[in-house]
Amino acid sequence: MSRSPTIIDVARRAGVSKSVVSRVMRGERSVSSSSRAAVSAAAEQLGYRANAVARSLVQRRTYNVGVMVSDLHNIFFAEVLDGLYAAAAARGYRALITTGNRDPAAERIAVEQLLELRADGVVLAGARLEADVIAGFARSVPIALVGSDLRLRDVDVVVDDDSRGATLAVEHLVGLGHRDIALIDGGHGAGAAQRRAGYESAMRSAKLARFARIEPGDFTEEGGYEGARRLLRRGKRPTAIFASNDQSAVGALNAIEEADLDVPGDISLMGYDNTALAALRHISLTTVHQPRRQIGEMAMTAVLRRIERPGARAQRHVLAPRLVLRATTAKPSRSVKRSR
Amino acid sequence: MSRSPTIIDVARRAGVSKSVVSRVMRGERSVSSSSRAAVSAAAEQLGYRANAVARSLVQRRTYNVGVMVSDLHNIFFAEVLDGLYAAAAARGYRALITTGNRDPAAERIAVEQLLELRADGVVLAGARLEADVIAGFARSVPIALVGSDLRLRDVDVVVDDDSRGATLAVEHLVGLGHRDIALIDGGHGAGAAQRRAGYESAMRSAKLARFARIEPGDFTEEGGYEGARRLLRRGKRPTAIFASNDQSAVGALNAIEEADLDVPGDISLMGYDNTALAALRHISLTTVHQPRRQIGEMAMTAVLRRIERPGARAQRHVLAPRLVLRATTAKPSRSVKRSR
DNA sequence: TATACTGACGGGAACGTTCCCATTGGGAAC
DNA sequence: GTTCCCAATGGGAACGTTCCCGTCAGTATA
Repeated sequence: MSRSPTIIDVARRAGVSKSVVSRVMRGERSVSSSSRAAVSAAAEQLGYRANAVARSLVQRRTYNVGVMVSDLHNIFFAEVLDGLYAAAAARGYRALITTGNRDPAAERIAVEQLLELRADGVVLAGARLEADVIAGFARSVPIALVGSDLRLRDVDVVVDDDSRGATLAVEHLVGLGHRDIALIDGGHGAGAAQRRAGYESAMRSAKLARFARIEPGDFTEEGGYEGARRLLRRGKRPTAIFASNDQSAVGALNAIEEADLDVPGDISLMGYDNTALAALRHISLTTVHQPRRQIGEMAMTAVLRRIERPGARAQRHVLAPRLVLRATTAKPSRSVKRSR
Repeated sequence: MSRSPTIIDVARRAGVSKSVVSRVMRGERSVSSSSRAAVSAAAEQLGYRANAVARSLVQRRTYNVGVMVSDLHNIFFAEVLDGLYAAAAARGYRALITTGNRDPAAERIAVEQLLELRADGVVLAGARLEADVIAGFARSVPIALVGSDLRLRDVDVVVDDDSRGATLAVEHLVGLGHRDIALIDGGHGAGAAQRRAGYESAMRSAKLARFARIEPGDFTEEGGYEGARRLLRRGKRPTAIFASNDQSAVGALNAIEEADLDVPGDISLMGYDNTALAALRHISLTTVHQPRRQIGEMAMTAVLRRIERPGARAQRHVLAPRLVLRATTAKPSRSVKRSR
């Protein structure tokens, strides 16, 4: 654990100048093969490891891209991260992950730290940050947003068409014969507003505006559970619940089952995201798919593009969501129909 | 996006020397209040942000702790990360997360990069790295292991007593009357070997060694699914399956249900970790709890301790696991008993 | 033979901080 | 009034690289 060896130590040992060592380390040619061999041997013996801090200082770039994930408990982001990682590695960058635990203040600090570390770019995945805070960050570094469809100058955005996805969900339920369809909302979560808007407009289009009910939620299991409990307790029970994401749908499932009701017999239930959770046979949740890995890849690609072409304009990528039919939706039961 | 302001720009604007600016930024007293005000104002106006790269270079430390997580898809680690984060933040360090996607080669590269970034310490969560590779890393930086119980000089270890946990699981099943208890293994996963050993010795203690069956797995859902399918297809069907972690237990659940068998009616099923997955009412998996958050806190504390007291000896912390009874275990059914 | 070019190499400046040391001025103590 | 001390400040060195430029020997070209 003594002072770690520097390029100078290696140079001394190899009997060359620090310049030659630097060249060898960076894989430059225009180094004689004998020098190259001597340097490699010396580096190996000393256990030399390049100092990225010093390199970053002089190059004025780090080849790091910061990734702030709002919630590591939501497996939705795991696959987004896969995509982010893969795209970064393919272009010679590293992705460094931090999180703010769904707390805007903590998220802000996390991003601030990434900027102090001089990340060359930043991806915000599911950020709950205010638009002007993000705009502020965007003035010092290329930023890409995943999931939050904010229209900001100089900020790349990669989203699925959340409004369209919500419409698909409502249309599916309406097609089955449901009319009393409640939404468990996503609050300030990324994309929640769009999903809410899609739900509302789809309900209107189906002439079901008077049935529309929006129950507060926050994209967590706990939020879904509480939301569903309120829906079941209060007034006429809906025949279908559309939860703003899979995480909260699973919470709702818990509440429904706790109330001794059957899904989809008594209530149909839908989620959003098509996470691994939804695919579990035991849950088998009807949901809306978004291409998570691809979203991650596109976001990283967008940031890298603007890192390497500083003038380039930010872009907005909107991906098409897709309905995934599973076992939690069915025609409304007769008994409930009759009760109207 | 022009060159970001430095301490010198701020100094010039505030009409003081760079030393004073540095002092203000680091919150040193022994700066007159007028200078302090001038510097703060200038920094604010210029949008100055401290350059952690330059600071790290001169201080020869980064206040970064690298965290390499083997699998971000396994929510087990999400709560470990909560603990790691909290403990780091409380002591003025940042945690930077990377992953190797359960691939030893990728994990190695990920850690190597953390060392190039000159992380002051590294936490390996669920690492699948070879012991000598880890030992090599430990020669340049304090390392703590989460989940992998490797006895290495100068490496902190935080684990639950996996062998004991597995024993608890087997004893529970035996207590219910099971004898034909199969294990779905965790392969090279962290803690898998200990859980396997606990299973084997508990089976022996219960005089059930001849029933012991170890089916390969890898801590993933897919692995659990495949393992259970093989168990159900081949020979006498076990009356209980103990999966090495919740993730694979859920996969096994899928396979069992696909085979039109009832849990726990036809087969009892246990997991390990007590993740949020297991707690889902719809799954309600009997499992073994480990205090994830606390594990994360302890691991971070251990690394920080050795960062700040370079000579200190590494420690090994073993936490007690605890049985969590839920709905997937019951007495073996009569029909199966009779078939013996 | 003189000139130009090329490959290999070395040395110094720069990156943006922190840290150490020297300097200054004013007030307290005598 | 002198001495001493301390708070406040400034300047330079250092951290470990990369990058640029200059040098030098050897070879090709005229």
